[in-house]
Amino acid sequence: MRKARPRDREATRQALLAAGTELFASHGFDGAKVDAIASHAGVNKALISYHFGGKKGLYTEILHGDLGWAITRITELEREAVKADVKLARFVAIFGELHQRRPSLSAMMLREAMSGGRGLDPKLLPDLKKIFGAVAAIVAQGVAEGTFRPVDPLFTHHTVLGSLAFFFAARPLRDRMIAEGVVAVPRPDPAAFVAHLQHLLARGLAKES
Amino acid sequence: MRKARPRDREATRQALLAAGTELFASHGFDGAKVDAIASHAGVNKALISYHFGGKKGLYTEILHGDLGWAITRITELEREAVKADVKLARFVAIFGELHQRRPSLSAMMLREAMSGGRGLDPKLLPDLKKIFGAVAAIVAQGVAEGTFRPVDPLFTHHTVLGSLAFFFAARPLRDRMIAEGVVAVPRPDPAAFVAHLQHLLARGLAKES
DNA sequence: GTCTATAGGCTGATAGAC
DNA sequence: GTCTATCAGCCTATAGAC
Repeated sequence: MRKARPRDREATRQALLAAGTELFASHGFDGAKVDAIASHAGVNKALISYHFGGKKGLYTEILHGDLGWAITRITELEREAVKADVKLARFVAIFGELHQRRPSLSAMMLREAMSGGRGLDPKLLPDLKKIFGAVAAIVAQGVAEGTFRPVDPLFTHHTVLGSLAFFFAARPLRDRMIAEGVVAVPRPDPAAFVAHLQHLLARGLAKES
Repeated sequence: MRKARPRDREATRQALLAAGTELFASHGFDGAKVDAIASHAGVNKALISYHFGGKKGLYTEILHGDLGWAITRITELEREAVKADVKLARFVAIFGELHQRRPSLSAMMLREAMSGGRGLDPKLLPDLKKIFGAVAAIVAQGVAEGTFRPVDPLFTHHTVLGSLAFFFAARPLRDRMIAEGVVAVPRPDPAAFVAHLQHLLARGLAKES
């Protein structure tokens, strides 16, 4: 816990963003209490209002910031002139990387999906559309160039994002069940899962020969 | 809303279970308020304590009841003497059916997975183990009999359950985005998604020829 | 069995000192 | 910038009437 010296505006903000990300992911918006976020960040709870205008402001700022990185990478990917199967593998890798940088984002986004995006800043809807659009474009390209069989873009989107989000979001329960010996497997390597999904998609979507 | 006639213990319980299932799924445990659950069920909120011993009791009862059906079906499936690819397709179909009967169960289970199962009755952990064990057994059988290439059971479990849970749990946001014209696709058919996933897995896991 | 009324605890936000 | 002290509102649970 940081000491209460009156210094360093940015360090306080970052500590609150980090604590908020973790607690919103594991407890949900209502389940994460401001007292817990503040003490987890090692700062006073009044600073949440001071820096972010309240609990909801902190929540929105976290989501807003984290999605930007993914959108940028996906936009770059869309412009590259490579086959659809390569693009889809890269797409999977980007989300794997994203969750390595922001391990709790999957859970926060899943919670939003389940609640119909009730807590979502309206400005974030276009971002979600962009992510689906990217998958749809890759699928369309693959079908057109003969790389993929004619699969449904929405279903493919759900398969890809669902597998990734579930793998990363379910980590708390998975770790617990492994630690308690409920399932006898080693803790899985995220990079290996990304490779697994890439392989599965490459073979599963390939045009029938 | 039901009228307040002093009758029918079972109808009250069912109304509360249904309302609780829906609101816990969309708002989470902390986000679902007992006032909202009661008025959604058309009964007085005091009846939650009377019938289930409180909010948490209602929550546990819902999870406890809904998982039983799936476990029964999966146990039956495990005993059948069919090839692994057929078993896996049946497994996917069972969960598709489950979510048709209990559309909100995916979301509730996903929320539990994200929070490390903090709100889970300890008696439910063996049920989750059984679900993973079923996938692992099917994969092992497939690899042994040469139906599948040597894939990781845990990864396969995450791909299958993640895709299914995401498709069903993300319905609120998906429906909203479709209704608002953010994405221009028709509302997807659950049965078609199940078929999509079955096909993807059959091709994606098949032994290299 | 169900309702009304209320108690008691917790939560998020802020005024004001430093 | 940060902290302490405090408040008003909301939430769950329950006692007691019907």
